[in-house]
Amino acid sequence: MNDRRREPGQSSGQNSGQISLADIAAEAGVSVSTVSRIANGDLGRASAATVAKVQKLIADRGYRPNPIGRSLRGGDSRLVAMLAPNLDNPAMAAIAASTEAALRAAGYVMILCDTHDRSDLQDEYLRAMRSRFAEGFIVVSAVASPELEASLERGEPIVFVNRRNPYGGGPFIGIDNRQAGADAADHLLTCGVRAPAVIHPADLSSTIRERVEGFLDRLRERRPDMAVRRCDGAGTNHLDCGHAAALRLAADGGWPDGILCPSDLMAYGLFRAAGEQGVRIPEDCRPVGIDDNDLNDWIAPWLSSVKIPYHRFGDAVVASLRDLRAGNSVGEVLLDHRLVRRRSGSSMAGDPA
Amino acid sequence: MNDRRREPGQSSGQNSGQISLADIAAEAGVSVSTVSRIANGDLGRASAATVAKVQKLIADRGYRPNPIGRSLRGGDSRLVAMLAPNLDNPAMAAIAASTEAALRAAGYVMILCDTHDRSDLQDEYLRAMRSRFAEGFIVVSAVASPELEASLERGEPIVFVNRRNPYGGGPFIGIDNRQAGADAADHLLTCGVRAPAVIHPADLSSTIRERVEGFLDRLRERRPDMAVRRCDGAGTNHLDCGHAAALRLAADGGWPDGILCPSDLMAYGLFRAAGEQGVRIPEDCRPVGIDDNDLNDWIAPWLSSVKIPYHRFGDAVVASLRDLRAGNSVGEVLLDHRLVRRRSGSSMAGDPA
DNA sequence: ACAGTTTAGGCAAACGTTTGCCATGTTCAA
DNA sequence: TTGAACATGGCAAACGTTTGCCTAAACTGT
Repeated sequence: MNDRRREPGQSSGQNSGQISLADIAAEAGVSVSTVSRIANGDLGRASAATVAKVQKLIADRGYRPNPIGRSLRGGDSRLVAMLAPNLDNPAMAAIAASTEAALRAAGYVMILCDTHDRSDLQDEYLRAMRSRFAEGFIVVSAVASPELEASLERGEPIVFVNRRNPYGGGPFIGIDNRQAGADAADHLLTCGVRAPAVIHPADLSSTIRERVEGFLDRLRERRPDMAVRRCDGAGTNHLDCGHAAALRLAADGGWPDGILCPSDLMAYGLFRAAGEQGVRIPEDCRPVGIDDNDLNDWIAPWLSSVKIPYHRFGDAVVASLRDLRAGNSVGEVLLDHRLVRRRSGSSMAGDPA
Repeated sequence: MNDRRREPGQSSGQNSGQISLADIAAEAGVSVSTVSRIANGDLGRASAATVAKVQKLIADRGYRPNPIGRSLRGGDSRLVAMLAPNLDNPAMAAIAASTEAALRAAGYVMILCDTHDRSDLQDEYLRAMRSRFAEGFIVVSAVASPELEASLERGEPIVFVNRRNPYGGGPFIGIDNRQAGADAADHLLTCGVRAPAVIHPADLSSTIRERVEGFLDRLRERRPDMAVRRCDGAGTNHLDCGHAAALRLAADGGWPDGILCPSDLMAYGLFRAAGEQGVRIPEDCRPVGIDDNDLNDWIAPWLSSVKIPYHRFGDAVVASLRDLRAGNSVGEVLLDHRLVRRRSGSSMAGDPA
């Protein structure tokens, strides 16, 4: 017997209690290779007796392959990194939760990184995750950054969510944002809105731009003579930004009777501004959001919003990632959205319908 | 020169583009050990010329130590696992976001695992993370589970957040829940509430129990003759549960004029129930929550709530984790809370104060 | 001049895994 | 009887890192 083998059971010090291949091998009196092969289901390389013995030992001792050793060897790490701009945003939390569940079901572990929408942090995480052998990246609301460009050039598997690849191409999970904007426009017209408006952040992401354009185009198409006011707002987040934009809009021509908020958070910002000025929502000013956070059903009965099925994003992301790693060319996946109408006034007298 | 050395620049195949110690060593014409030592700041072991040459190469080629190799060696992995019950809960998202930022600042990477409050998933993640050499665990709202018990017995570094260690002891980050409940009681009394009530989930966690007890004790202490109604509600989440409990309460004696909702989500559930029944919040029924989600400032001006400083949890967690790993005994950290009063009625006419 | 010390740096083992290749021993067909 | 084919399983390299120990050469003090 090889005298360098450890005694069974007493494992290697700092590795607190984990059973290794060597432990099993020593106890079974076979080599590490044999155990490795059996553990990986290659049963043809050992006698039935050996296979049975080793399998029993694996089960008894609760051996589980160490993913670190595996990754180092160059195999798979079962690690996927998700880069999200901001966990505080309920929409991001919903995407993260659904993706985590889908990845787990597929046998992966998700590492979540909060990039705060900063390209330097995005770069730092891309580097850190690459050297941890992440098998894939899920980038939510990507921003352009040198490391992202480098990753794309190397052909690393990256799935873009919510915002398209700033360098073009690549798999994308999202919705038809132009159509969502158009649906919002239809909704406002149906509600009899005469003087609609739209607010948006000062620096437009592609996502927001598409929503706004879809909205404006549809209005122009259906009501060529209708004037649509447009206003942007400063602020690091959509809440502040919606608030600021609404105040500017009000100061600069009064409140519109209907308004597109291209994200629910902006609608929340507008809601606060309206409260500050005694404007009733939705009676005086009817907002329509895009996102439809789950919380709306509970505490924002005044907000109609285009529901984005964030809870279904996870499966789509994992499917794209799998295709990508299999070498198939993967395109865009646009999931269905639909407008959710809510009609309760601020009076809080719930609409029983 | 050692003929097994790789040529500089052409790295090892599947390891897509990562620079390794061997690459730097080959290019510098020194051994891997020397580069490793210099990279780790051990400058006394090489001549000034060598140090300079290697350092320049490290900077030029952008070498970054591979954490996988490092962990395998038994060193530190810089990986910390956070197990959270439910990312959809804004409070959890806030904890996750702040912890992530604090860990990042301390040079760690956080792996986020969503346990859905299930002990089997909690166990699965504990196992998976242990074998990935996670250096520590942050368990938010822990539930009892075999693997958790095993981890505690092995003395692994675990910090409990929001809910105490079900097996007792251990570092804990949270607030003084009894005091928070008492503060909520004081608030309702100050507002002139005559017939208060409290709702809570059917199965009480320690956290919720303490809040409810603190509330009831304080009411008993200040108004020994006041009857306080109490009602629980079913539901997998606090939204449903608050909704169900409020409806039961209303059916079983009418709406109270003040009510403790031991989490903001329960208050949201109550709000919806009130809307369905035409009850005005807070005029007819004044709720007080605990959590004070950030969104309250924007869309729940009717909810006074005890603010839990989730945004400061991250630093406390990281400090505890560090102490724990340093071998110091670490106790509870109770952060300050304070009640945030909001007075706007459902009329939405904002309170300018 | 010689022993002792310092300086500079290489060797090799170890962490846990996977896998190509080699080495036995057995069976089978011509 | 002699190959060939097959069954069984071990050896060793490789992944990237860290570190205890070793070896030279150069330098120091006497």
